[in-house]
Amino acid sequence: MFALVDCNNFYVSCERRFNPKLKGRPVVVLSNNDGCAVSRSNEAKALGIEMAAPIFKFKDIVKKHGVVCLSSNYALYGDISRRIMSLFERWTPDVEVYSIDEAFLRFNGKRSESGLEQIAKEIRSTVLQWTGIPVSVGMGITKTLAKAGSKLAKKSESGVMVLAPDKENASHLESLKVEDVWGIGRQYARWLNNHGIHTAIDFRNADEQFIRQKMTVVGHRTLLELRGIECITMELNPPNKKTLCHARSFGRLLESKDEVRESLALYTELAAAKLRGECLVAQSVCVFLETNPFRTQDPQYRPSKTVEFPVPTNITPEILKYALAAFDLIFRPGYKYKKAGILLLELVPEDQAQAELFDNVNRDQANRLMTAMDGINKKHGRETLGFSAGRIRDGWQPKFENRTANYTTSWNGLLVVSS
DNA sequence: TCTGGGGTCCTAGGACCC
DNA sequence: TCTGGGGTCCTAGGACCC
Repeated sequence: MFALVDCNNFYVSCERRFNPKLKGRPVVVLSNNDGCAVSRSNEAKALGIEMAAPIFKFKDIVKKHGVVCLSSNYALYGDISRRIMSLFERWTPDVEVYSIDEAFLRFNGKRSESGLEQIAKEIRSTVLQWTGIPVSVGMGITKTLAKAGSKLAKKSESGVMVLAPDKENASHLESLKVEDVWGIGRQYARWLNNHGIHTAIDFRNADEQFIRQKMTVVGHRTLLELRGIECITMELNPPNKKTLCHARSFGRLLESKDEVRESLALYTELAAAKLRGECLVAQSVCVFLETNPFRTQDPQYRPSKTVEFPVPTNITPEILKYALAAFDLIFRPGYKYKKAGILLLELVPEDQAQAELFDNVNRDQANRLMTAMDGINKKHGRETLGFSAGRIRDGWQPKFENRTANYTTSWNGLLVVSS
């Protein structure tokens, strides 16, 4: 039996945990650069603010109803997430952290429906009491059914939904729209609707070959999982990443080469630090720039350039050298740039990297320097010590106009309680 | 005025190998 | 006139997830 535990309106719930005045009010948390609504309280959903919608489109509603718009605070959400995830081992050792606000749990052995429901309720009440975050719990004999259960749980009074192992569950699956099935996105949902498939039960009963032809083996698996045939297994040891990306929109449109170059240098530094944090090295790097596609009156340019490293590396100055060389090749004046980014590609574990006979970089020395830098930045904040290429000017940073404090990860952010 | 960021997987088709 | 069979690797594009 699988359970899927999903935090309700996670980012908003984290903010409310530290600011009780937000309870009962419409609240949204915005994406980077204060662009889109990525988490909404139930009150904000009720006002019609859509998921991932640019918030300026709702400025009238925001004003009229006093919607609280907060910048995202990933240091806070990441820390709360870790605390929640660490609780699940109380119920089972088989835990897969699926995203910042979701985890799969697996329960072996036979249990009755009421026994399962008891566990689900216990998980819910414990997480709420110990962390202050409300969660929904869905259960089923496959991951896809557990996911379906959690969708249905959100609408239920108890916040839990068990799709019993020995039952058809047809009535439950009938009330789930096909686009709410895990693995079915907008494109497939539209196509399925056109073929008369509207609910999870329609999809479950559809012809396997017909589905496979259009939706490939992936869609076929989803169908079988809804029928209770396990095709998607638990990932108890998360596989290493294959790519790593750091990209940001700018706080304003940039035209000067120096400014775009500086942003890219900083993103490169941060990406390299992430890479070292995961004990990986990259074999190549891709640099890309973007103009603003929504400004159709402006000329558009979206170049990218990939270069191979002579030796797999995670050393910042070495990566910077190649990334900035790639940048110099693709940058063209005369455009208004909105975004820049770097992808580190073909990642492999540090200790499995292929060495190069004619390597002329002193890697021991460079690695010691990186370890020292990472240590200092870990202790005093991630931008304490860095390379000058990314830190000369300041005017291009993304907007975070209404960001709350790092209540749980920084002494300066500690909540002050006054009488 | 204002539109996020980070990932994965699958397939088809072409190049190339023996 | 008749023109094999089996395989790998790479890339672009499209779908999905949060």
